[in-house]
Amino acid sequence: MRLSRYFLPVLKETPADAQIVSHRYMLRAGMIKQASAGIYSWLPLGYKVLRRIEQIVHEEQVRAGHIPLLMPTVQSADLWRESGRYDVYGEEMLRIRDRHDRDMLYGPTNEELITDIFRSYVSSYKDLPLTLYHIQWKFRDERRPRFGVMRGREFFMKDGYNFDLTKEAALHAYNRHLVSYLRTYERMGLQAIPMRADSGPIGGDDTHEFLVLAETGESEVFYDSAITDLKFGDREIDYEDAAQCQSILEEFTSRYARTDETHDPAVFADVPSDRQRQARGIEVGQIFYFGTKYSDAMGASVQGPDGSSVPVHMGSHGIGVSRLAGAIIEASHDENGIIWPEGVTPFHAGIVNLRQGDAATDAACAEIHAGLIARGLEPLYDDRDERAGAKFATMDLIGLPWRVTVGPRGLKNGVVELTSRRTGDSEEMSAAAAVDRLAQIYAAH
RNA sequence: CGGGGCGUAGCGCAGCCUGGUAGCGCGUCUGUUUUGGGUACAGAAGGUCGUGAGUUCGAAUCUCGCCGCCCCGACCA
Repeated sequence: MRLSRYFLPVLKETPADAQIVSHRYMLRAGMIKQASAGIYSWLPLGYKVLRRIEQIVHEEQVRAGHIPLLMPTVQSADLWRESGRYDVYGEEMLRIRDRHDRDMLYGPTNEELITDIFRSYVSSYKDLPLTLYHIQWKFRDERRPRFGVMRGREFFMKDGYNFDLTKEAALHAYNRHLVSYLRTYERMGLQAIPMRADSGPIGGDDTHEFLVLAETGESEVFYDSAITDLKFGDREIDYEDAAQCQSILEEFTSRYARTDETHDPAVFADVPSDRQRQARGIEVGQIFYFGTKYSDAMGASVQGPDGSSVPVHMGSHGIGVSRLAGAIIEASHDENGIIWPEGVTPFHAGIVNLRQGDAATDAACAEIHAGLIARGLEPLYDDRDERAGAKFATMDLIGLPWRVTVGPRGLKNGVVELTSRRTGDSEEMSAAAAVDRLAQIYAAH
């Protein structure tokens, strides 16, 4: 993509309404525009990031054997009356009336719809286990939206629901989700720590929240620093293997890690004092096992092998996709702008032409641009007639992890510069070598 | 929902107290400048001062209503 043909409305000055760094950078980098309180348009750059995050979530869910579908944003109130939540949910639910005076709502969550789908079509234990999920916009009419996309009213979220015959099978689904989430966050360059959480109104004993450590996080967290040494890495997982999933859960949850809701100072005191950490975190996901709580209430049951009707064991599992865009920035930025992890970067590399209009640099940039595209990468070529400083500043702000700098001085020696946004380290090499190097780097992601 | 604050050019702001029909910086546009980390000079465009009513000879400025937005708190992916 040539920057001169792209739509990238970067701002030089910081909008006054933005308080936290991710919000400021998302606005300044032209990723989002606020439409109204807690509701945002995703401009081209932000939309690309959102799609990359969504794609990683999809890939890891499918890898874990979970099945995608798509439920609507606007739902009929009838199902919610059946579950009893229409009256209970309160003002956070956006209620709408259609032209026929039917009560509708913009879904804040999808238990009712998914349960209706399940009970309509599934009646045999032979159809279990089943985990269905979707990634869809939700609306919760927050009293006070803030922090940009981190606490919007409209937000994009993956929510999944497992249906199992037994508690053991449902706990395997729980573990499977935990493992898949660990993989998901790592691919986005994040360390998200599973922490024992409060189940709140959903109920059930088993629930973990995944928190990304960040100074601006809304939750206070307490943990054993040893947990931050754990890496999921590229280990092979058989998601059907209950014992393997269980052992990974134990590996990642045996150290002390809790939010202020479940923090127990007495237990925390057993952590060696030099490893006790108190920090802040951003919640980017949560998994629940809640047994037959909802299946009992909503009549979601199957026939077991002996012909009897058995309520299914369920759990629900969420990842805040739009929130992650902000959380990643909170966890990865510097004073000049965003630093995208390779896994979610909107463009794989920036190409900076230091002398637009110079035949040699124009040709070299075009060669690198075409070379990267041929390798399946998406470069952003800054071909504007601008000063070098302005080009570098834009690249730093939008945070592409790699930059190829092309200028007549380097070209005299046959080299361009490949620079890491994260470290600032530059290396001189031929244009062809830069293309090869970038292809290698991204082959690993 | 309780408390506080704001709304003036695309963005950031001044002007309001002490009414006299708008100004600064950045950005944008046109030239010149050919530039290795936000260059310089010259010129230009761009505003029903959130909105409605009231007071007044006259309202961005004073009064009231409404709308919108932000911050702190309590609640949530």
